[in-house]
Amino acid sequence: MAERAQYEELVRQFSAFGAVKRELGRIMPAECPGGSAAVLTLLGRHGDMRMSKLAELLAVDMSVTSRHVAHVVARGWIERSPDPADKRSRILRLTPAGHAQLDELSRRTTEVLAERLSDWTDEEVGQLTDLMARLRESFDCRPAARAAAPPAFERTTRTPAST
Amino acid sequence: MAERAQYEELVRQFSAFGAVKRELGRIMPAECPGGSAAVLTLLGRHGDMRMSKLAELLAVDMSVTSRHVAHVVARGWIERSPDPADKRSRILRLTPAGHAQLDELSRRTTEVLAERLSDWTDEEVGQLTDLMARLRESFDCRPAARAAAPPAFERTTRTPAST
DNA sequence: TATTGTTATACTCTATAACTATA
DNA sequence: TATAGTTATAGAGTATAACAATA
Repeated sequence: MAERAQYEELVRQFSAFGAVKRELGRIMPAECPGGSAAVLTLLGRHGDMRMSKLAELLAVDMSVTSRHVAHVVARGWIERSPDPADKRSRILRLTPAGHAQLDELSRRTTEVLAERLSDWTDEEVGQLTDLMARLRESFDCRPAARAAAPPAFERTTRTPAST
Repeated sequence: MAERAQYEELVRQFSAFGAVKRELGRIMPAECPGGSAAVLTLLGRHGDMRMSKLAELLAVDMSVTSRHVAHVVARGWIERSPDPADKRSRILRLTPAGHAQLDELSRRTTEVLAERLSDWTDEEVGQLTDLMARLRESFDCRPAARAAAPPAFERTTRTPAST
């Protein structure tokens, strides 16, 4: 249990973190803003999935997910096939062009990070990664998709039905 | 020097971090969005300053700073006085109402963090804070405002003059 | 009646460019 | 001519609400 001053300092770092993300965003391909990059990354990492699953992984509302996906589909990086098991759903899958784009994203971010973090040790990079992952879990933004033990209460990834 | 997979994982955490910030933002007072909170926090921490200085600390363009400041001034939380030394400049200062608002912000964020991070040790909170601060420095989003050694080249906090 | 996904609308944050008033 | 700050405009991200199609 930390003290108030410590929390305030942490919040200050949260607030200022946007600058890092923007800096990283500047080197991304023009047609591929952050939202699209996140979609490609998660599909590459977790394989084909439905919209609802992607929304959960992105930790944003499904309406937002729908927009990002539409943008990515329009550029031919993923395809939406109907789900034979449930005609309301659509399965998302990376196309070859999507894989290529994903490689390019990875190449660029790796290049930038290798340069900017050249004086960081492996262990420090790992520490930051772990702490940020744990932070997300502590905030319960997403149940961390742990295989076992489904969450006691459903996390909402969409606007609740109003009726 | 880390490896590609490590960097990719780190970038994934960067991308997902937005969810934490949004979660924290939800408990803020309605009239005080993130931009306003940042302005108040920096003024409280560093004391009275000019627009350009604030823009540097926020690590955003001065046009953005101007908007945030206007919002905060409109709510009576800070005042803009002319700078006697340079009539182009304006000095920003927290009003009593601004101090009160700042206290409220601090109270709320501390409360939320104390709850969410209840199983974090002091040391872990400090580690995350330090690593995020170092990350910012490594990205050179801002020269970290270290007293000595002014940066060799001026960091731009505004749109360059087009002429 | 409930769920999956889409679209319309609105709000926040940001950057670029043009403009003003001073230096 | 250069700098401090403002404003207008545009783009990205997000949430809420209403809607269509299917369970």
